[in-house]
Amino acid sequence: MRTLGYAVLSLLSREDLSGYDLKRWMERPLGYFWSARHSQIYPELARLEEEGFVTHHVVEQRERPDKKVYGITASGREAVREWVTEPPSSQATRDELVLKAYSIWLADPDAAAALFEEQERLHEEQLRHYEEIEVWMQDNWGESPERMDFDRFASYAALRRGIGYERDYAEWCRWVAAKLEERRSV
Amino acid sequence: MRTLGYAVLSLLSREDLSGYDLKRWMERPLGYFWSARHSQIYPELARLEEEGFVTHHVVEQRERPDKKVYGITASGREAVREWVTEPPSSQATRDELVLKAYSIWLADPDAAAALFEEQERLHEEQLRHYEEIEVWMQDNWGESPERMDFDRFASYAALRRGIGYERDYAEWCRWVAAKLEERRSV
DNA sequence: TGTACCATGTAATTGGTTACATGATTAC
DNA sequence: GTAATCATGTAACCAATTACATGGTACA
Repeated sequence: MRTLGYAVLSLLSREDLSGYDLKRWMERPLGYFWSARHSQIYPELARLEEEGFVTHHVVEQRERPDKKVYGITASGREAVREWVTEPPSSQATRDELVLKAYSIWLADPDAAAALFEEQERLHEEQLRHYEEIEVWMQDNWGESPERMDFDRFASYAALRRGIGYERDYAEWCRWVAAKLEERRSV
Repeated sequence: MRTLGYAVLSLLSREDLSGYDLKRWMERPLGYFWSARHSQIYPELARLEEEGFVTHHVVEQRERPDKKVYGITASGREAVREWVTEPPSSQATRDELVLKAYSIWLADPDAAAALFEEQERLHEEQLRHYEEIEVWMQDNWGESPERMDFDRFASYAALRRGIGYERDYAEWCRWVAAKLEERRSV
């Protein structure tokens, strides 16, 4: 099974959704760690239905196009449950900015410092966005993760990874920019 | 141009290499942030040569197969130089373990904790490996990054990202595992 | 005798992005 | 009017992995 299939099943374990709804989840917030375009989602839903992991029924709407609402089957639920505690298939890391850092000696140091300052700003921005979500979760779901509902804890755990990632990434950008500045005077 | 092309040009800016040499660099250490298999590298070299960014000459070897050694051209050097300070093309984040974290409420908490403990171990291991390289660099290239040769600083900067990433990832795994344990008693 | 390494390629398949395609409603 | 959102699909293309293919040398 494709990881995208599990991403879809994971969302459908929480609630029934249309292809369009899934598309929006795959932009945000799920897209923060697993993204997909609608052109990938619609065929994936068809395949999952063929495999018996989801079913759909058409919901007719006034003043809006009709939609297909998908629900997970018992077999689908069993499939995600098995997948979720298995070790992830090791994925090759590909980070273009780190590749640029590795090649930065080819560049003009001022232009290089500017690049890392700008990237720092972008990661700080994303960090602040995640932190706002964290505050919202704490206000609405309670301060302590140990006592949150289990599905909410899961959402919070994923968010925590985003916070750590962006914080550390921004710090690295800041460090690279600072060292590039220092090198000019040494 | 493909990012893989720039990865190859970046390596060839440092020294002349054969396709096989490039393959090994793309396993480690470059593979820590940009990996490729030999089946991608050989066609890429052909394309880069067609585009005039690299040239090759055949080196005949006794007791070993002959090899094609590639060198970067002036036009290739100009191409990397331009690429290196441009902002990276935004890449969709895809982290299967975070997706599993988001879905962890579906699982048995003990099996879930075991998954995150094991992943913590793996990231700690990778961290220790990076830290050994860091010690080697400091011993051989000097303690202060500001005074390293510029190409060595670039290598060190990329390594620093690896260290930060693994340290933070391991910490997150530890946090998830701990919270899962705590939830059992609450 | 078998495994690992050197050395270079192609073919098939999968996963993902971009582009093509259509059409209604709502808000500015 | 026109842009945004709702709603669902297909086609073309690109990037990357896996598998297919060959053959010599070194070493245990």
